[in-house]
Amino acid sequence: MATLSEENYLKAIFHLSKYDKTAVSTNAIAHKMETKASSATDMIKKLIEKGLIDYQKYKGAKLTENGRLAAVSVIRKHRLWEVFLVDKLRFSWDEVHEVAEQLEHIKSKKLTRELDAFLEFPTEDPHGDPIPDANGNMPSSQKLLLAKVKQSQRCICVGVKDSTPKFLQYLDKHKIALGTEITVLSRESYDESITVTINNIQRSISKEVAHNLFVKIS
Amino acid sequence: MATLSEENYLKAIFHLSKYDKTAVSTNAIAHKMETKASSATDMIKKLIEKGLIDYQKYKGAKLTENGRLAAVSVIRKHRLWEVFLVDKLRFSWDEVHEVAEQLEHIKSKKLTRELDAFLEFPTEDPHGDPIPDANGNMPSSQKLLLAKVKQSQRCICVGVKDSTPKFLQYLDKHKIALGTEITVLSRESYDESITVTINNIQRSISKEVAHNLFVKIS
DNA sequence: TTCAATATTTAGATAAGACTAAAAATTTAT
DNA sequence: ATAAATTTTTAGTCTTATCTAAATATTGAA
Repeated sequence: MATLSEENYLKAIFHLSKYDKTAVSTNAIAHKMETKASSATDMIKKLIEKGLIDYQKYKGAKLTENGRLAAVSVIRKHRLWEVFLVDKLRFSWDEVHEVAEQLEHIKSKKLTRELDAFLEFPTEDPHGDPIPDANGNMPSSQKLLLAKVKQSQRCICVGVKDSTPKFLQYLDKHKIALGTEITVLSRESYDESITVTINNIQRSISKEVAHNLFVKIS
Repeated sequence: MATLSEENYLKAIFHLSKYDKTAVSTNAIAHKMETKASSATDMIKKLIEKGLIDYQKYKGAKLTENGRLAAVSVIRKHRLWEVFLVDKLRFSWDEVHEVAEQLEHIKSKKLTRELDAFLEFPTEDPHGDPIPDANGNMPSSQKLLLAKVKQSQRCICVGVKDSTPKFLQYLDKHKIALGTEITVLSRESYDESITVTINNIQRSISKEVAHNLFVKIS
């Protein structure tokens, strides 16, 4: 059974490797974990020892099947707890992360199973990210950047890529919130801006904004 | 802020000191924590350092007000989570302890507050033990041994003192379960047995059984 | 291709929490 | 009151997860 710290490293490697395709470097892991490369090296050794990653010196780490399952299990719990916090308790989508980071490490098969049932088997967390099933299968994400949405498609705002106060204030000012419905009318190739309808009002959205807003096709 | 291990020691001291009245010895703490006396000594030093206990060599430890608040906060969370597991998920009263031992250490004021509200401010956990309020006030327990119940009083089974399989099997065989209503009809001074009504059937309960069954007056 | 920049690993320390074995202090019993 | 038993503490070691500083390996640019 993986320790708390091992679980966090596995999760980091999973996220960095973009669903398992690429090997991730010691430095990238250290950076993601907000720690030093030497600490990452130490942990890499432990994870190899436990058969959770494959590693080639200077070539990077890849999760083994067991490592992937362990990582996905933690991510499953994290996202289920986020749903619980938003749907059942009165948390808003930007308050859940820190608490879910703690709850994701609770070890109880029954708890995860019953929580899933209690929440009526959700498939997405409050940020629009998919919730892996109990067998470790990760549904493909429905989430994409507003910049990628095709003409005349309707979508719903599910999150931000840039979470700086400046951007959040911009969104607030223009009445774009989590759950806001956006319809893409046309795209301007000159400046990559797009024309959209938000709350029945037609507006132009800049390239910068469109590349930092996550939506889900509805 | 107390570490996970410190929180567990504080909880142990709180329970051993019977709601704060008596000083508890190094050995008693070590025994409760299932560890060695030397480890308890080490931890006692840390808790003194943090102002969470008062300690006199060879005289034992007592929680300070801050220590008591920290202990009660953990107990509050433990019992709220137990209610959640039984009332909202499908846990039975004997399955909740292990998971609650993990959940009690989650640090989030908002989570505790919202969980309490979601559960509609319960005052007792599934074992009939009182849930301290957010200010650290512990309601006095409603729970007592069946042996202490007065004649003609009605009560509800809320737990066991002896949790060995033998006793649990006895209860099962005689259809006494958590929530079963028991009315005390009379007491026999000769063998300290009592006559009760359970499920409308009159039965005799031995001294041994009456001293190992917790009930709540209803 | 060779050297500088960068990435990675090693070596040695630290802190928390636990352990064993042994020393010291306190109680208890005679 | 003193010896024996018990309790508590100390000293030194271990593991996990971290760190800094130094050493080593790889990559990329001239």
